[in-house]
Amino acid sequence: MRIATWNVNSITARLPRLLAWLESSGTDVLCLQETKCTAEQFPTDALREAGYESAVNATGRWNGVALISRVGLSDVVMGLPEGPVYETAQEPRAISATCGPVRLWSVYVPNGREVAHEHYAYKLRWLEALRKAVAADAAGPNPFAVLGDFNVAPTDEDVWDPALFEGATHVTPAEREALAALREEGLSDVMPRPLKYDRPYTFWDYRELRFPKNKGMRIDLVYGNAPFTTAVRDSYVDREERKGKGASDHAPVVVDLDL
DNA sequence: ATGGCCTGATCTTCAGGA
Repeated sequence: MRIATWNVNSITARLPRLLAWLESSGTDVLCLQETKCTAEQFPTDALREAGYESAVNATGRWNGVALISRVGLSDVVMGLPEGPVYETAQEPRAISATCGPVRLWSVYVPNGREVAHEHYAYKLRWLEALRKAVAADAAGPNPFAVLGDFNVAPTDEDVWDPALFEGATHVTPAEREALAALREEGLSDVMPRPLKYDRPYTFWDYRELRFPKNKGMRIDLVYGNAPFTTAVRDSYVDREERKGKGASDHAPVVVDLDL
């Protein structure tokens, strides 16, 4: 089976490209982030016509995650259990479900904005809540993975110019330690192949010709447990989807599994 | 070829993205 994760930066704006990509890629299960819509606005009908069931956690213009599947979608859990509140509410940043043989989470980790910002402390609390929430499944006997926009570059190799990010979010030791804590629960970083150049970046800012210059970051990650990673046959970043008019600023990360 | 921000709402200006 083929699964993928993709921060679409508005599913409404991306719908034509999303439908075309689902068909051309033959993806069975897709984890979506930044849907930027209400649950009512989510294109459930268009996706059903394309053969996919949807599970959606979305509340409006910011954030929003979903799982869509054509191989089954059951036992949906909305949100992050014991997840921290930002300002007044739990934001829609997590959803999990069982899709055929695998249990999957789609997550959109808070950005953090700046290290001194309250959003950064919230980001670290959020990642700790994620660790606790996935620990049992991560150590369990069934294929399990957390996929999404983690908003953390795991190493300096995952940033085109680490010097430029000195003192910035996405690269701090505390954020990287939060990822390490996830791995210590039994999850591994499934490293995708780049389709061009030497690093498998997944995000390139819209500004300053970052994509043509390949000034990117690898922040969209697949963290799988051992039963999951042993089934991985291939993984790659579909940078073709970052090209042209109407692209998201993130490319899909695809994982092929012998499951 | 991959091209100089994009998105949705508070809507002609802004927050948020990272």
